[in-house]
Amino acid sequence: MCPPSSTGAVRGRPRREGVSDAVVTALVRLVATHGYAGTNLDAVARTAGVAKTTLYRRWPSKGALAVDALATTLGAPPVGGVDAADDIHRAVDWLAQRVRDLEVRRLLVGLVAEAGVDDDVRRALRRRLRDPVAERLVDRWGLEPGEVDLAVDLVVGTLLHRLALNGEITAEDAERVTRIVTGLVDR
Amino acid sequence: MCPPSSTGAVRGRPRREGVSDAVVTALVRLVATHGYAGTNLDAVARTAGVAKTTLYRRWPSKGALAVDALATTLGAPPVGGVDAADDIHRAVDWLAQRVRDLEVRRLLVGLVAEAGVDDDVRRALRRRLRDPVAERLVDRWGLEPGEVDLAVDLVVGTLLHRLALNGEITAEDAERVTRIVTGLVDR
Amino acid sequence: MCPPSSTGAVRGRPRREGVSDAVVTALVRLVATHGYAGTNLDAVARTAGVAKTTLYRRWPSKGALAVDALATTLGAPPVGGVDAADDIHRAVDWLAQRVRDLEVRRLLVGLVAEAGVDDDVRRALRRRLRDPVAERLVDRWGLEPGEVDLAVDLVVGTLLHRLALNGEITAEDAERVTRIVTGLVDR
Amino acid sequence: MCPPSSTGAVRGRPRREGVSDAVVTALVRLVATHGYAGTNLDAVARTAGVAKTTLYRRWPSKGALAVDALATTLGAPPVGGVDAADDIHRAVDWLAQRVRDLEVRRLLVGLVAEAGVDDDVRRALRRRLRDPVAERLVDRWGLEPGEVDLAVDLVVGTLLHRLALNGEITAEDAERVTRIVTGLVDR
DNA sequence: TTCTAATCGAGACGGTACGTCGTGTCTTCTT
DNA sequence: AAGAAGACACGACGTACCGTCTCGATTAGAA
Repeated sequence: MCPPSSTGAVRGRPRREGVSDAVVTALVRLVATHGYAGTNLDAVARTAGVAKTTLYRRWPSKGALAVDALATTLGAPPVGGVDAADDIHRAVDWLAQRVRDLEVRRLLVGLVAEAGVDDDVRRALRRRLRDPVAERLVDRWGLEPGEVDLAVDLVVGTLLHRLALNGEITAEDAERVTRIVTGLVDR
Repeated sequence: MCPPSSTGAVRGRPRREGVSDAVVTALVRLVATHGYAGTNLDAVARTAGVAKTTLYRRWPSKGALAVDALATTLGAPPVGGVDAADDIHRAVDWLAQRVRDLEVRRLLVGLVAEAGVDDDVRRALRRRLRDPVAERLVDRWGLEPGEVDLAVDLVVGTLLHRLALNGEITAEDAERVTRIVTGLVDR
Repeated sequence: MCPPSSTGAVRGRPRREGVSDAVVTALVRLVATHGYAGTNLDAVARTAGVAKTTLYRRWPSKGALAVDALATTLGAPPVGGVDAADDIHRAVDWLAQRVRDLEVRRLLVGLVAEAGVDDDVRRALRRRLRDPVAERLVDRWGLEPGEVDLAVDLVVGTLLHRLALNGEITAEDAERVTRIVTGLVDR
Repeated sequence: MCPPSSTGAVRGRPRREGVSDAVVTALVRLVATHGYAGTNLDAVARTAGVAKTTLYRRWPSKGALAVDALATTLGAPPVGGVDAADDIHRAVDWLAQRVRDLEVRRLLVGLVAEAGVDDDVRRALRRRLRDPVAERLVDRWGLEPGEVDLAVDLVVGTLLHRLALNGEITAEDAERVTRIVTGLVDR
């Protein structure tokens, strides 16, 4: 979560502990309150009790920091389904649940938007969000990569778009999406 | 498409004709070139040969103007399917096709992002994009509104998210999504 | 005070009576409240219950209107001194008194400033303010024009500058200026 | 002349040297060319090779910057007269001379106008222009403060008003004003 | 009575400046 | 090195005001 120093060197003053956590926490809270675009890094630094310099030393941009924060807040997907269908079910449920958290929601919507503009954010988002889930399904259950990719996009995209246009998402919606995706991938 | 004057009566100097069209055209072109975030209203006004004040007189914000522009560029969904499945097929194909247009893509991605920040944009986007398609399927074929809503969000959301994360969308993707949605709605 | 129609013609709809008065009154009041620069013609028109078009049909610019308003508010200098010294005394007293009126003060300060930028205003101000007083002293008492001009500028300039820097002017100040000018012009 | 940083301590990046000078120089030149009202801060910043934000970080408004610029351009009044009359003579001559400089003239006229609107400008103008001259005459020659204040206003006000209404000022005018003021203050 | 011309209300329009905000970089001193 | 503090460049934002314009609707005297 906390990005390593650019040089692996142990020379010089070590990074103060807890700083990255404080920054991520501050950003998550501010984004939940004012939205992604409405959150500026000066405020994040001030809230975290840290100088802006420190912030830019650890992350290259607002987007990179936010991706990090999203990954932290989102947590890891569940593991240990008994078969592919079960795994998919768990993953979709977990995602639908997490997305109903305001913090996750605001971050995710803001970042997907940013991904449309900033290529770095797009790559980071893909690597940190889609790939972990997809790789697991491919490696463990031998599902076809193309299908899985589409399935993930279908889940995330649908839920997100629903949020963007409705501002809300119901348990029933999540259930439906689960069914669709299970049917799609699991033959 | 062109926003109406505040008063319905024809008092005062009438709005110059063609101005709204010129502005929308300019915005669409600039967004296609520089992206949504990279397009500023000064440039839009200059390109349209119009003063910035005029622009702000007709639309309250960049987002509202862009929603208008998107609706114009997107055009109307196809009509005249022989049954519900056919209608859905046509609608999804049309949407997938339109979304592959750079202009539509850039506008749509930018606006969905904006919808996460600006409630007015969210409402406008919903009213101008989802409702027309959904209403048709509900009114004409008697489909269940909740199902249709989800279906539309699934199509748009999936395609959009795919665009955001991949930067591309293939004909095969569109075909798959069509199949899923047809199966979903058409019992 | 009320400017005549551009053409002397009697054809067409006659100007509505009382309009110019209402406009001048509105401007004087607004300038007294918000200062010259802080007063905009839209507000003047609205306050006077008149369209901006009407206003610009009667006066060519904000400055011209304000000069008119100043002349109206200022009124005519006193006449009928028994000798030159008496005339001067009366004129200075009158001016000092009028300048202590907030309305006159704000207008005058604003207009002298405008005169530094706008040549039309400068000429108008000169013709409407200085020339009447000066001509009288020259024509009636045979004073030397150059001296009188300087004397008028000295009175107005001193009082105005004092106002500009102090925001106030005392009766004693006026008395002193009177003495200086009387001694200056009356040999 | 150059406004101090907000904190007295030397924390953070120090202000770039020469920036304030460059800005003042740019403003003086532009005001001399286009007048006070015709000079905009974008152009000042561009001419000085500086960002507009930097400019607003150092001065709170156009007026404050202009007061600074005026003080710099005006320079210090002459010192070292053999008696009060001599000092006054020198001061008036100096002022009349400086005022004939286009740069000083334009700035002064514009600022006195601004003083009528902006109280901060009024106070600054008073402190930076009148007080230095007045204090010297009071402290050194024991002249009565009230008299001196009026005398200064008389000189500046008369010359300025003359400029505003005539657009010019002659050597003879300056000589006359000198005589009046000398007689006024020097008993 | 019809024609003609000026006036009024309402508001759109072009142009220009304003002051503010946010990102990411840079510079200095301190730890 | 890392951190705190804050200056800086750049670029966009939305607003305000001036003076011009274009309408439809009046309102008179002239034909």
